[in-house]
Amino acid sequence: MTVRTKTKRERVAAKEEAIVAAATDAFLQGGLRAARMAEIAKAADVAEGTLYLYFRNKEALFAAVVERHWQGLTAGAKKAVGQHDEPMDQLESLARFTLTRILDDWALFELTFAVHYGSEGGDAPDNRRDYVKEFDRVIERGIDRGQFPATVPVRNLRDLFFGCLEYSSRSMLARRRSKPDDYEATIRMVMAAIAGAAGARQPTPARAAPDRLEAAVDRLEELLAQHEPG
Amino acid sequence: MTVRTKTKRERVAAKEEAIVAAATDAFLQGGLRAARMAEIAKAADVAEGTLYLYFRNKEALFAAVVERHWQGLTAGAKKAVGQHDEPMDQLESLARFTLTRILDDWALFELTFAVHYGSEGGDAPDNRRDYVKEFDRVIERGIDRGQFPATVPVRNLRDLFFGCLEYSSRSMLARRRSKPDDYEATIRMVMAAIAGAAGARQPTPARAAPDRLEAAVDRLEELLAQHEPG
DNA sequence: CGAGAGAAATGAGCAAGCCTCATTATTAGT
DNA sequence: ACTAATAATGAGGCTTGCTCATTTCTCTCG
Repeated sequence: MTVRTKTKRERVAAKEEAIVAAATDAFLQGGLRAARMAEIAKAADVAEGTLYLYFRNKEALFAAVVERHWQGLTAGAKKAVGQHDEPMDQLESLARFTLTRILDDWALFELTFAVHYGSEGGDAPDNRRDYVKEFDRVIERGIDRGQFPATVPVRNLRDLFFGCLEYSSRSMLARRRSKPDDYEATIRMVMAAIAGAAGARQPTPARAAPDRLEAAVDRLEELLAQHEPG
Repeated sequence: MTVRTKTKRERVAAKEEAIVAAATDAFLQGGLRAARMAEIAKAADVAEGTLYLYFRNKEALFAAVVERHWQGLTAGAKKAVGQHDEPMDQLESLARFTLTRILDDWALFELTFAVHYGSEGGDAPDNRRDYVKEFDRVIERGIDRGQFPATVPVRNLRDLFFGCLEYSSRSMLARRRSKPDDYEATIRMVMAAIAGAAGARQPTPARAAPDRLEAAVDRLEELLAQHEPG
């Protein structure tokens, strides 16, 4: 045929998309374990064997589902940050976006934690990396503008930010009531914590004797770590 | 026989313990999916069918492993808190204990996230509940002593505390370097954030070394206790 | 002490499900 | 239209969680 609606690559991409979409539905109901490859194949309208032309195994398909979800999240985060100019406004926007999306798609978010198992390869995907990078960008911009001290501990701030948001989501979903109040309280607390910690300066330890003790403890802990597994 | 070394209940409990211990080893290598019931049975020196007399299925055995781990953690947390009198000291001790244990037994801690899947029953176990309750107790005591305002948002503080600690552990393990510095920086940030958000006074510095020593001694005593009976 | 009932443990076999691969269908270039 | 290359199929193999008929152990009572 001289006239074709789609190229081969497009058709392949569309089929891959159909498979991932069907797999997403399947994994959302019961997780990695309960999902059946046969049902995914049927939902995607392909043979079971075809799944293995696109993904090495069930784990790889699962990883693709999660990765796709995080790509969407990252795009949304970029957009949320881009809607503001002031770094603190950008952070609040990012916080609201993060909290909202985790609460809305909790089941999908939770799948993230199940990715690692079974991937016998040594590579660690870490889908969150690109997402949290948005936070770093905002902070760096704040430093450039002189609004944060250059010594601000970005990594620790980032852990505080996302850790608090993720954990708060979990406990908000655990108790199913009073969402709006909790939501605002969480945002307020995260923003206050960031503001406080970003402006605070690091205290200098400056002690001699404790250092010696700590060195000794280091040795002990090292020994413990060695003897613990056996 | 008139003389018996153990009662029936004790023997049953011992066997259950052996099964859980063997299962822990198995699940630590490859997670829920890769562990084989046959190997667990062999390691526990029982027949495969016997496993199902003690646990309904693989998921239930897995849940038991995780629950046992959290019971140990909770006991340790109680002890860490009990070593101090001032609420802020108690919190720092709890923070150090939490961070240390998560970093040490990350693989075991990570299994927590895989519990939910496959448990078709509607009950949510939430092994962390008792653990985080220790935090609440400290805060409540601080309120009673008049060191925190009675309006302090306990739940949000708790989310901040544990969320930051857990997330920090994850990222500290993701990049494998510079543990001691990160460790202290994380503790400092968590305590500062809590102090700021709770409206309390900053903890007196230079307590870091004693706390670390005590945490190390705790670990030593725990290991000794474990190795003594077996 | 011995018998026997009840409890506990066993492991061969079944069923379910992931994955392979020989076979069939489709596509694209000449 | 022919053909080589590529894509798709699905029946079957193989692993593995789990069951249950059978065996082994334990404890009580005559």
